[in-house]
Amino acid sequence: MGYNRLDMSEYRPQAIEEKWQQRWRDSRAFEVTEDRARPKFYCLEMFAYPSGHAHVGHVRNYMIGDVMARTKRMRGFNVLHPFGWDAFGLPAENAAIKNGIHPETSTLANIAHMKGQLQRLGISYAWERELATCMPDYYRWNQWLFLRMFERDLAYRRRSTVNWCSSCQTVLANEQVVDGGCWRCHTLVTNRDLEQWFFRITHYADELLSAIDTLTDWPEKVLTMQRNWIGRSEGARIRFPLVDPSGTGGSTDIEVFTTRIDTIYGATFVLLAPEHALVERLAAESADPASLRASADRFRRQERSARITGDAEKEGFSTGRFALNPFTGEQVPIWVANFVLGEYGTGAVMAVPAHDQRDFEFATKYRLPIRVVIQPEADGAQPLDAAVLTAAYSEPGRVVNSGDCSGLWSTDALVTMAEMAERRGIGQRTVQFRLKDWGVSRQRYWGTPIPIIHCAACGLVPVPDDQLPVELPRITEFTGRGDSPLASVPEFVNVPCPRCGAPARRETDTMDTFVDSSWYFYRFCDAKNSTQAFDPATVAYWGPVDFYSGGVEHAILHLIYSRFFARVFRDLGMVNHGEPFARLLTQGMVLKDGAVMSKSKGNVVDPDDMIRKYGADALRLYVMFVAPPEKEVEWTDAGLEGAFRFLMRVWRFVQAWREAVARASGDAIAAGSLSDAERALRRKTHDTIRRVTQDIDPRVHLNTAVSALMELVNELYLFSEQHTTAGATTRRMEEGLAVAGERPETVAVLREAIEALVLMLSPFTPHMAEELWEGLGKSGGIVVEPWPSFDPEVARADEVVVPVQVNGKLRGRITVPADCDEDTIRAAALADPAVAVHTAGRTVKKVIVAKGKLVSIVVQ
RNA sequence: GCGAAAGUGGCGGAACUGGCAGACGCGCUGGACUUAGGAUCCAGUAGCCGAAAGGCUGUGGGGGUUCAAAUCCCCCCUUUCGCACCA
Repeated sequence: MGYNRLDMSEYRPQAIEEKWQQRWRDSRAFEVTEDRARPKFYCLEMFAYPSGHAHVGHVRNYMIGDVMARTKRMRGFNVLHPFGWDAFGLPAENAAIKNGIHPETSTLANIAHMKGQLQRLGISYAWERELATCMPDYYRWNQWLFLRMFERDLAYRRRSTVNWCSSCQTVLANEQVVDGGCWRCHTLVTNRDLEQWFFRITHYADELLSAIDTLTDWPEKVLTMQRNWIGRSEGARIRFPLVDPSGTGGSTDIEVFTTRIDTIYGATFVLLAPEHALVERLAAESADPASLRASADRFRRQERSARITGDAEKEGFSTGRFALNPFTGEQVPIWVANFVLGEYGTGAVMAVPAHDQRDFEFATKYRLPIRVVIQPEADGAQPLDAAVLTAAYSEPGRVVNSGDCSGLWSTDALVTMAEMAERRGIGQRTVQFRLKDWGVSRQRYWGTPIPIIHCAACGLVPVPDDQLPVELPRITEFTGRGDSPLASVPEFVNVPCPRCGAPARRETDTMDTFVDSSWYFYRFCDAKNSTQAFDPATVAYWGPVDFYSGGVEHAILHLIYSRFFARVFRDLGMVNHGEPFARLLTQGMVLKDGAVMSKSKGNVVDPDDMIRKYGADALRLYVMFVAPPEKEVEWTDAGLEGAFRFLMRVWRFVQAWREAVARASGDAIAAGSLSDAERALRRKTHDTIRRVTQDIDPRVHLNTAVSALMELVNELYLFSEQHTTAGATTRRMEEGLAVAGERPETVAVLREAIEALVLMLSPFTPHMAEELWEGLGKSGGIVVEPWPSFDPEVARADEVVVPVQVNGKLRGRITVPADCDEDTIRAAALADPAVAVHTAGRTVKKVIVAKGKLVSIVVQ
């Protein structure tokens, strides 16, 4: 066959990919140890929930990290790039309830499958450090940390109203309630009173907020979301004494939280949340307890569902009782209102209808008094009149009708009146956070057992460290009932109290899986440690994570919890930094038919299908090229074909020149005198090195890095066609043309270009790059090869083309020496015939020379 | 409602500090090579006028700053995302 030679050199990705993956595995190419002589780079992608199958959205995230890791490695960094599994969680348990397969069985099977998928992509993971959070050698450290937090009062137990998902039959953290529904199944969330374990994240609320300013390499969007979530507001707590109906002085106060104490003279009633503790007492003391209780009950139930429909009508009822406004000394009515939140502030507010829109609506509806205490002073502002007010005025202004404070500017009154309250002992300034303590109890099986024993005599007794881990018992039946499944395992529950030896009961709740994911990045540094969670010295070397990428859906949950845990570990003396992730990249999702890929929608693109068709390298290249990493993209098969075509183009070109280039001497460039075309090709090569290097790091514009490589390949084809004796690449291959006739200089510049191309391609398409590199006669593999270096001398053009504008319009282009001075450029621009046409007969008023960029001529 | 980000060819996108708008790719059109081409190579591809040279218009809309604006400022429109009675 005449086409034998072409067949021999055809690009067959599958065989190549298997070969190199095997070599990397055999040589443990991506395992690392601490090496203080080299700068470290900790590159991490958010570990995976083993749902069963990876889709191309996963692929995109892992590729971003792999390009960074591989590039950094070539640039001399000691790169830690690990991977693992967020293996506990509800779906596995739900599946068990449905089909009877034990969560451990399905989880391990899913991990095995997904691991295979990822390995077929050739990601440069240090697989030796792989971890799965469902393994006792991982979760025992969750338990260890829980106990340290318990000792420090950072983990505590209290009865509380919790978010309850009736479908998942479990408690949800506030962060897991989305639009009033369960974040996972969207079922309407209801309330339930349970004894729950909490982590005191609010202890770090101020620091978690203020340190956001130090996260300069995080997306602004994520920082804003975290700021809002923590929600700090400065204000005051003020006590309104409850007026006893019998007239005798009661000792009860209603404490309200306000950020607008400057309006307190306008507080004409007090509002309680339906959940407020006083509501039950006032009901009991009222004439008709049953009716008040029923109304409060109705509000409590309404609360959650109202959020979904958006704005529930503001409703309330009077308790028939009064409180004393401590500033005015007036008796003000106490109402219960559905829009007052029990869990924020004190669960009670002073209502100032003239200056708060919600209070205004409420007062209008129920004909409660409205009193203006702030007057606007803007130009042309009409004085407010309570009788004709149509909306609350909530801007700053002049304080009026407010005793000694009248006449103050409202923002000053904020301070003055708070001080007055403190002096009089009726309140104090406080900072209130929206962030609440993290409820970590889950009444589920597939999670970390909480290492606490309940003893009738001793109370809450921690499991001694030397008895960790408390292993999950193997249970065989999954019913999905509301109680913790662990409660049905007597040999697990019934234990002697570690302190007094009396019969006691184990805690049967398990931990929220977000506990697992809040510190796994430390475990990766020292994944096999069997005596501690990690060696602090090792984490001191690797930490913090330098580059972290994952979905924006973790902007608050995982990323706040991890920042919290970093501080807990810091205060335990185990890490020396506060922020665990120096740089964060939130990658955009990959959509198919405009929707997120999911099994139920049937629009999942399986990477294995793509690998079978085009190879892993084409898939990798495509997902990097299609758009900037942060952007959402729509999957198209045509785009993947384009990436594959490009790789074939590279492959053919390198094959065509392989032998000639492998034999070439590197001296030819230095010794010989280059033709213009050869110099231009060198320039393109070095300019491409510069662009690709910067595009990858620090810019992480991986799509433009790829396009720069495509440009270089286009240039190489043109050069081969026009400036070599062999001519067109295809013919050269088909006819098996000899290479002997080529100028040594030509081969030398081609060699430089091809080598740089293959090296720079290697983070994107590592298998093909390795294969080509080997074909070029190189040994040792690209993974140990240094990144090509850019020579600004070579990249600099001798001549540059400078566009010339006349009155802002492009009129000509001049070619001048690159080191030309301004006067010469100006003269050349004015002399250019195309420019002269537009300046003829006019006065040149101004000539601006933007060095190396453009000449701008202003004429009149 | 509040907050954030973004609007560029038929499509994905590029344009780094204000300096040639549309790189690179997809798609489309034409040509070469071919028994054939859905392979490959070459060329063209924002709109309008023009045979061409060239000219005019153009980065959601309107205004402004500047020699020069996709980029900076003001107003408006649209989309996406986040928060959503937080007192």
